[in-house]
Amino acid sequence: MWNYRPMNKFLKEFKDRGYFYQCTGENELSKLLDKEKIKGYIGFDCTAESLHVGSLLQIMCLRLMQKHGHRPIVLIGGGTTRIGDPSGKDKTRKILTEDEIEKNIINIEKILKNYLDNNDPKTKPIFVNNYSWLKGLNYISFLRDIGKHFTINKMLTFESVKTRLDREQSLSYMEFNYMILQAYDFLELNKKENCSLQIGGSDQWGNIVNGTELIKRYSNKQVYGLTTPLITLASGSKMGKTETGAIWLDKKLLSAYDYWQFWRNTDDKDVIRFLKMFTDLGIDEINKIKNEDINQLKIKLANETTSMLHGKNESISAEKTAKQTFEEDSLGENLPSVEIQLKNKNSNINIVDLIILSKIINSKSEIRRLIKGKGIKINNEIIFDEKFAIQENLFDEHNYLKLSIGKKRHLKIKLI
RNA sequence: GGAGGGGUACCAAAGCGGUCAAAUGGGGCGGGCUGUAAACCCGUUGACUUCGGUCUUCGAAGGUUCGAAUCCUUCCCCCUCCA
Repeated sequence: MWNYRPMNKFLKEFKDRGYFYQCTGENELSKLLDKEKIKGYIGFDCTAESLHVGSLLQIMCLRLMQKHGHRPIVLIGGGTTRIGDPSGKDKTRKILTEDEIEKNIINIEKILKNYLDNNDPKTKPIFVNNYSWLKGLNYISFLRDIGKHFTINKMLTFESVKTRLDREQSLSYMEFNYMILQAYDFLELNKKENCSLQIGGSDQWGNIVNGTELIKRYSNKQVYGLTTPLITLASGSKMGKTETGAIWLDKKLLSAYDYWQFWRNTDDKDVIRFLKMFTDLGIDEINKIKNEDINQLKIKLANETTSMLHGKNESISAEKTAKQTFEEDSLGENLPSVEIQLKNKNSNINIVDLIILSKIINSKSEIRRLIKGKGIKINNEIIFDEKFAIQENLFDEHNYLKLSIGKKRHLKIKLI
């Protein structure tokens, strides 16, 4: 098989960085991208108040579009959120109130804007909310115009449907319709914005194909779909959730230092892959440095990802704090801090109560267990006694005390 | 609609009248080794505790019993086979 024309640059980089999983009509898409600057969209759910690293790959895709002169459309699923995605089987997800949804949307848009370039009018992101067209849908005309293009026969063959039916798990009519609504979103964006590409996670493949086919039938226009792989860590687990909680892309929910730490703790086997996926470093550059000291590369990964989200200064200070904390055993200046209040300075409080008061752990048994296992340190000294009394002199001149839980979690406790 | 099987801690899965806060595995957490890695090893994994114990948990509610995750009744939910 001869490749007569080189692959489009955007597509090539998309693949080189590991974003590529599947594509409809790859050659045609490549040609189209060579020929003109297009608009492509990615949908974001707004059930949560914010985005976490699980969405970072999609965000990187939007950035890559911009880098190559294409214009990203961010679709916020305000309409679908109102229905409540039923895919979480056992627990009926609570239906969010209008206010909550509005708040979520505003916050999620803010995060996305932070990642995208808003200056170049040619590639400036377009934000849309599918509620704006879904809310007014007329059932009868929707069935006639859109529904007629879908056959149940075909819909039943989709993986998402098939697995549910095979397992005889109930699949509600609402959920069954979800794919039609998403296909309709694509059609709407194609009509309104001439959007000709949808990108999504590999689990969206069926929905995306439905969209391209609907547009083909409805408007007789060729559009494309592109999916990204599901990112798993070398350990096999899904990316995004850690012991301490979700890795939010949000200053309010996760400090720059903790974000930095998340990346610093990347598995060796994931470092190069993540450098390609989640940083702006060129592929050539990454290939050049890939045999350098692994820990330096992890620091680089942490710096790049953190400055992209929190800014250069925050990243530098996170690195410095990490250095102070892990290499010098000192009190890193930007270590997350918790303020506690005591009635008077000599309240004769013990270690367990101090930690409870700081709300870092809310089970005394767990704290006792940690102490038994040598997992609690104050100012780098292991605490052996759960009745260890907190003396005033443990706090430094700024009223700070360093509390360590395990090897990785270090915090400042400030007495106020 | 008929006939069975089952709901146990974060998950999977044992237990089937007392020795059960509940085996085992996975996951999590802590420690060791290291490089803030992986692998491996050890410990731990309901809450509170004056460390003696106390309290709450085995789908839900009642009941039998000195005593129930285990037996009975009703209810809810899942699964398998047949129609």
